[in-house]
Amino acid sequence: MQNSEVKEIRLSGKEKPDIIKTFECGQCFRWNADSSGVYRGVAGKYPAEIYEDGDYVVVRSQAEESFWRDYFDMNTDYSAADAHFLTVPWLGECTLFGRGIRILRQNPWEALCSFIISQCNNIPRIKKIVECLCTLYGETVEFSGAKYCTFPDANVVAGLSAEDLSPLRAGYRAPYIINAAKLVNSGEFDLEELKSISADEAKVKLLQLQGVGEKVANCAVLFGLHHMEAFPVDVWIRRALKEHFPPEFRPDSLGELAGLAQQYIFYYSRSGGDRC
DNA sequence: AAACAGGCCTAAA
DNA sequence: TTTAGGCCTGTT
Repeated sequence: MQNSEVKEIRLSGKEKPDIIKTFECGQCFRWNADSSGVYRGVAGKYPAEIYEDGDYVVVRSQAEESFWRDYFDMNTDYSAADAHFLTVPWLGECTLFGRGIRILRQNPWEALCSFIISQCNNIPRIKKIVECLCTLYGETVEFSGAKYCTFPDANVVAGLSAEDLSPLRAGYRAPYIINAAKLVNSGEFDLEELKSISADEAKVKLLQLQGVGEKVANCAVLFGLHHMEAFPVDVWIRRALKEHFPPEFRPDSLGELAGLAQQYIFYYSRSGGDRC
């Protein structure tokens, strides 16, 4: 879309996103802040500049306000879940620390692919690989004087060979990515359809993919399909559960927004909050 | 230099 | 059903 005007929308109110927490909590890999705190990235097909301005979050892009309200999950009320989390020992601290995180409604394919890449990698390298994938095979879009690249669609990635992906340095994950892309592209694997079934059922389907185990599947379910009850368990969460929760604790006891609690725990743990 | 990073796969108990 | 090693690569 050339010649589209730049729209500037503002998000505010009780559920105003905390941009830093939301973008740095580990759920997404394509938003980066410059030295003045302006985040630049791409959501779906839309590049954007996002920053906090007093009581507002300002989003500059070519997309409508409804697009961003959806992306930031503004139509889901987190307050009741937060209130409950605050009553749970230790989780309360995580909640106070992480409050303001929004679970983004990311593109399902992008989320699946990104979390396949994430396995046994640190966040900087995940970001590097994802960015390389977008630079090489996404579409270049100009916005506000800068160039951005979209995340390549499954139908593009499906046509690539392992060799094509070698510049990513993704190692053994490359064939996983291509295999997933082929299945998604063929229609054999319908990610949109997985939104309409339960989190557990969606996870079972995702586990059929090569290179997708319990953890990656749960991440794809939570961050890509927005099944908020999904509760991915990685090394950080496992340690937190062991150290701060009774042995009989079951994450699903946290209710239909358990995934939000997971993200609070993850963000708090990674920030060193439980090492003091 | 060896171990580890937001796992997963396979083979073997 | 649980466990051990290997896997691409980059960093410490």
